[in-house]
Amino acid sequence: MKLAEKKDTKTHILDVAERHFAIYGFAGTTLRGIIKEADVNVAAVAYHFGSKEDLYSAVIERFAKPVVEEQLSRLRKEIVKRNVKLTNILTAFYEPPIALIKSMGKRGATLSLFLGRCQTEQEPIYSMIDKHFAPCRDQFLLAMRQVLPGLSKKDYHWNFEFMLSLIVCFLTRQQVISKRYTANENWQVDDVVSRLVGFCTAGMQDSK
Amino acid sequence: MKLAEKKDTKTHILDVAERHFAIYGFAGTTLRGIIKEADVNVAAVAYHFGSKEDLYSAVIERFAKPVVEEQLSRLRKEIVKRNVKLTNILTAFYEPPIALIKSMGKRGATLSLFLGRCQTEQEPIYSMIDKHFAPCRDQFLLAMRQVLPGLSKKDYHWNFEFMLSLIVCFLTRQQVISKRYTANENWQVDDVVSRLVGFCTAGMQDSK
DNA sequence: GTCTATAATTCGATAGAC
DNA sequence: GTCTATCGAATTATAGAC
Repeated sequence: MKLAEKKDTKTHILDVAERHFAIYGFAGTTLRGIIKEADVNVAAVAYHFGSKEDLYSAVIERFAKPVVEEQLSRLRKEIVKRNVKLTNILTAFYEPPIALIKSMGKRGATLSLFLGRCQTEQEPIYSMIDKHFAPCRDQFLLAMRQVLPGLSKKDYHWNFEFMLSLIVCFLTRQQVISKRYTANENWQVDDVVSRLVGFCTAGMQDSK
Repeated sequence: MKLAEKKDTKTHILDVAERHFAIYGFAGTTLRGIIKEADVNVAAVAYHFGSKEDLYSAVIERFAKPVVEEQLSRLRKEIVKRNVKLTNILTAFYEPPIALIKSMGKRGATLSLFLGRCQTEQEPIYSMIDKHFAPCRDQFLLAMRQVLPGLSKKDYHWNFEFMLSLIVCFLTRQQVISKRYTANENWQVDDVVSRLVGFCTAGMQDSK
């Protein structure tokens, strides 16, 4: 907020809350910490969002909605093709969140941490998170079964879990790794996506 | 604690604290919650451990020490061989924590969650955790470079991060997945290790 | 070693003026 | 919509008796 001031208060609180929840988790975040940094009154949070849980819900929804919609859109375009390929399905899954995060600059880095945090939140926060991602996840799980015949049900699910863990790994470790070995934080969407898709495709198809 | 009562108070507190830190994280864990479940006095924690951070430090040390020692011992036996293989190095890394967790039954399940939690803790807890795992991690990183010639420095590190994320994924998701598709929580160490090693070996060697 | 009692903070939430 | 003021609860940590 330098010039062009006047992002409305509600959005401003949302931005600060997003970063706090990402860094400290739900339990470790305090409303006082948020309002102090956002330089708003404590009652403003209650007025615009309600409780601390309601605020978290608003944060997760703003993040998850565009990602999930883009993933499903991309998936639909793939599964109508005659020869559906694992590589394309993986790309449809990996690219939307990575591209979104890349396009958002500093806020993208915050969202990366946030997604990592989502993996270890407990009830009732976990259900709140899962509600936003589960339908999309199930669609991809279904699609993957079509391109990976011959695997047991158990194998499907473990491969799928590994696929999920890889993107979480990238998003949460990206800043550390990039900075450690390239002296800056630059990375390209295509590089990252192909790295993830490559590792995952090989792991799913060529293991044993 | 049924018969054979009298685990000493210090160990008892440690056991309960381990589970609380695993489930709720450092910030989400309260000393009151621990002492209530352990049925000890609040002053007992201060007497035996000191502060909340000191208690966490005791928990992480008890868990990490035997795992890291076994991993390094296994690694040393591998790297003196004439033909070091990636598969063997990965097995040396994956098997000790998985075998330990399997052998510990219910407490092993708790330790799995705990390791997942470690991935998202913040300072000063993160440094406390990293201090215990970093030396071992660096040894494996070094060994892997010998068996993966031709990869860039950046590729090494990303592959290594993926390798780490896979075991964290397994440990934290194991209960959910196993229960969902086998109606029980049984799993065999060899099965899991070969699954992880297979996926990771393929991802590292056959990608692109 | 174990306990009670409590100090000193900090938290989430809300009432009510403007 | 925004603010001040504050309540009630929960937290870590400690002092001191036994």
